[in-house]
Amino acid sequence: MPVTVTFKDVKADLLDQISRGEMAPGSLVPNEVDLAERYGCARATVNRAMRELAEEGIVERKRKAGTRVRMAPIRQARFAIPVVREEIEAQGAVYRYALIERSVQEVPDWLRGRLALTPGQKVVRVVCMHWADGSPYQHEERWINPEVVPSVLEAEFSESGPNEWLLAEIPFSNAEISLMAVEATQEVADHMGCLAGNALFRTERTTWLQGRAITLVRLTYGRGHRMTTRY
Amino acid sequence: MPVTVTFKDVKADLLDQISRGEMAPGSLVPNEVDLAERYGCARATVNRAMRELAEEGIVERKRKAGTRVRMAPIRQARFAIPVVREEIEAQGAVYRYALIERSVQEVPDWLRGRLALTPGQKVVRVVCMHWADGSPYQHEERWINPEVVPSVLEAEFSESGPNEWLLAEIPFSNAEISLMAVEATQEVADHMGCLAGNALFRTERTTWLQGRAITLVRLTYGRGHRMTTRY
DNA sequence: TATTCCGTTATGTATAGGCATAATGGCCGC
DNA sequence: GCGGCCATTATGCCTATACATAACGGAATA
Repeated sequence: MPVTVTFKDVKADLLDQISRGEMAPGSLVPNEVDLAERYGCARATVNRAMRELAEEGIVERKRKAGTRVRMAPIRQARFAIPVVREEIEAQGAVYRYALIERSVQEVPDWLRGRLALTPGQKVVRVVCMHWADGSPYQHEERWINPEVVPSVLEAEFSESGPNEWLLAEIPFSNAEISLMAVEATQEVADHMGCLAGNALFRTERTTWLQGRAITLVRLTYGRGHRMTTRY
Repeated sequence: MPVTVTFKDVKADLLDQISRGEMAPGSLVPNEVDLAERYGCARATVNRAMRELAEEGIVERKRKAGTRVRMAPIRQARFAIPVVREEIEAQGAVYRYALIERSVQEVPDWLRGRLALTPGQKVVRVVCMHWADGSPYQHEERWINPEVVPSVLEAEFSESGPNEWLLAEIPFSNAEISLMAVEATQEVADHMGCLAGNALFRTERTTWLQGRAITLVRLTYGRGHRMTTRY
């Protein structure tokens, strides 16, 4: 028994009770004051433990109603969204980058709706590749809104990708991410070293800065790629 | 100006400063005592605000070194992992379930490694389908370890899926989730109403209860399915 | 009977004070 | 100049107390 009971102790003990079925799903957890007394700690300590459990979706809290163990614990997974270079170098592989295309064009209709742009507005389109140890790792297709990031019109992207460039330019942003499976187009297949029609994993991300669209990017991974996490 | 400054006020103000570039990436955030004085609140209030920002990957905290704005904010996305029935009914669609196969067999070699089982051990295999408004939504292929959940040998899964059954049986568990793209096999294609070779989105989940493998499941979604989240 | 009002209760959060802990940077001895 | 030790400092956390807020349920009223 520790000298002072920390919120981690309380959290671990409650989690233990839940996971071994001593507190059944749907049942009411004792209130904070009682628990604090039982554990010999302050209410704030119990509060923090329970707040974290609630955040993780294990219990459900309502004022006055109290805290109960969730019937079906909300299962949620957190996935890290790293910069490609770091993702590759973390695997101990050598990173290589190459620009395929960079152009300034009128925003296509399908994109205009997605980014809430005005018709005829110019956007910068960048297509590039990322390799790990010489094999194709990720194909990147990106559109950037120069109204929000004017300096993009000067950026060449010949030496490093728009991802790293944007990170330095835009301190913080909101995003919507979609994960999906796509069939490789002939063009993507050529770059990725697979066949047209092969199933590839893709993430599509739209990024906003204070309500204004910055960029939409499609990151298509090599065949067999998995995105993994634990919880 | 609110009468009392809450941790949400502090958090919002700091986030605002970061997002409008007033605090550059890599720069040092004033220490808790100073900030508390500036905001006219207690140190604990600033602490909670900064702790949450750190959890969200916006800032980085180290004892003695202080708090700094992350160079590249750790971008992470949280995805909810709902039960299929709820996922479908939340869309206002009618849920339908059907069992395709249920058998007890010796654990195949590839699975044995994944679940850390002993050679020759029996596992329950279940294959089933989930429909939304009559169209194929998800194909489920699952293996369950009866050593951890003996009652699975009596479960028929003819009326409802093993997902819901397991949720009621196992209060809480750990899991490893992988997301990927696969080419539909002829069998899956037949059930999903697509062509063999079509790119399908799949999640694969291994679930553990206190270090013992419970189940491995492959959930394959209909063509064009997207998993989406915001942050 | 129906509806509004209010007390009770559990969580949510702020405050002031204090001790714990990790890490840095300078001091000291060699 | 170099290596190891220690004071300093910023975060991490706990305690005790207080007030805020949401929500349920019963009492009072129309």
